Amino acid sequence: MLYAGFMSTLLPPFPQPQEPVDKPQLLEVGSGAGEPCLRADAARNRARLLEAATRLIAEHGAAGVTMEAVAAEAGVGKGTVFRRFGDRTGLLTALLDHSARNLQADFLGGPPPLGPGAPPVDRLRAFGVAVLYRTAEQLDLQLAAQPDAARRYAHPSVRALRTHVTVLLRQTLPDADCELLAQTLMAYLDPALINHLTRQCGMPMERLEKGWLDLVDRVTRAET
Amino acid sequence: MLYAGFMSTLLPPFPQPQEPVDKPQLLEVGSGAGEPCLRADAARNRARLLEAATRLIAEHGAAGVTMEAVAAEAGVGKGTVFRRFGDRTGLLTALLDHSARNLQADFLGGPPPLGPGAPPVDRLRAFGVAVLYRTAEQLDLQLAAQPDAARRYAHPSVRALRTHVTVLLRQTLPDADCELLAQTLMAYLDPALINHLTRQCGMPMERLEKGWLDLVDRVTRAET
DNA sequence: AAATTAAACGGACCCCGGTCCGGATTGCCT
DNA sequence: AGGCAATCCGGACCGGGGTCCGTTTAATTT
Repeated sequence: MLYAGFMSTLLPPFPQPQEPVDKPQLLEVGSGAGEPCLRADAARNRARLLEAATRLIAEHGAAGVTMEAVAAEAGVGKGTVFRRFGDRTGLLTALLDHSARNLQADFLGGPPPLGPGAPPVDRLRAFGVAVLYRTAEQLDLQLAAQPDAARRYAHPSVRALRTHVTVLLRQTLPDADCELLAQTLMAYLDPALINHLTRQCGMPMERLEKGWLDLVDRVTRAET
Repeated sequence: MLYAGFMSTLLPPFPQPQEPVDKPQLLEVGSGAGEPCLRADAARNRARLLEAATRLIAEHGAAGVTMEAVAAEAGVGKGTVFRRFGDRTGLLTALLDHSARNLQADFLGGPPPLGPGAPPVDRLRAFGVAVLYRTAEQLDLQLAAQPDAARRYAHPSVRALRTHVTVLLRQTLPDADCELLAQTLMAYLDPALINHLTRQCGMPMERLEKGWLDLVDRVTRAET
């Protein structure tokens, strides 16, 4: 129910993929022309599939989202699911796309401290906290949507967040290897880690939050 | 060929699991009694399976290590593979166990700066570098052996390394949340990240190494 | 040595992710 | 309207991970 009911509104303005898959094109937001626009039946089926997946998650959890089940629930063939979303990860990612775009909009153009206007370090702090809680909310889905080891760090949505962190870092530490530091910071926000710490180790979110602020402090601290 | 030829020597003194799987019991090394000791046929088959897997990796890469293929190559039934190693991850982990034990022996009892005797921060630096290069050597296997998102951070071998980092950190930063900091440091050494940075981004190992040293500096730096 | 029991074996079986391709639709163009 | 090409659909098909259970075999006991 966390993700329920947002699909119904986003079909018309929610075209997407072309060749094999529809990648969540974070970053190029305002576009308006670059996208191929699906055929009518394809768009209809896409919407049905997302709704079906949402329903299945609500009923049986993320584990119940089997490609066949989604296809059946949506009343389409299995091949259609794969044509549209590429693979299971793609489908699950599409389910998260809505919230991902919101987050991105917030830190790209929203009010400070998350958005522009605040000092970079403050934005960094706010960013981490925002991601932390967003992830905790959708933990099961985020976990299930995680690609295999070889693609995890190359995944577009992760790259988008990391790029933002890199930019903020560079404004604070112009001489450091901000790409590596950004990877480190992002690693702290890995859904799998958050899952481990909260559910398997029983840490409260407040501790994770403090941990993030402390980490940002340490990483951005001037040399002694 | 990286991992070839070490199994032949470790069958007799390489007992292991009991119930469903054989977990790599890092940490409790000297034991000598705690282990159930396999039945003769089971031990023989275990050895055969590890050899078979090694052979398959050499020929077809880690992707070629299919449970059925290993079973066939070893001349046993598929069920036997699962009984012995639990799942694919377990089998692949067993293949890495040898090197994991070596590393652990080195930082628990080897010469400084990796082993005891050097200042904690120096040990930390050496530890990261050692893990970095060990991982790079076995990258394909390490990648393939990575468990799914829900178990990645709970995996015994990862825990063992992390515990060590936690201890070293605590000696340096008695008042910090060393568990979280250890997670952060370990995340930098994630095989999937190393794979991404070296193969997908084309970074040289020297840069990763510098990055580790820098990270340790920042994390362990006194407050300003 | 025979009997007993716990453990190991093996392969048939199930499920699911992913592929493929002949056939049906859609959107465009005349 | 009618025709055409591009796109999409759907379900049969494949391969691999993981499970199950009747059978076999190793260790132990008498």
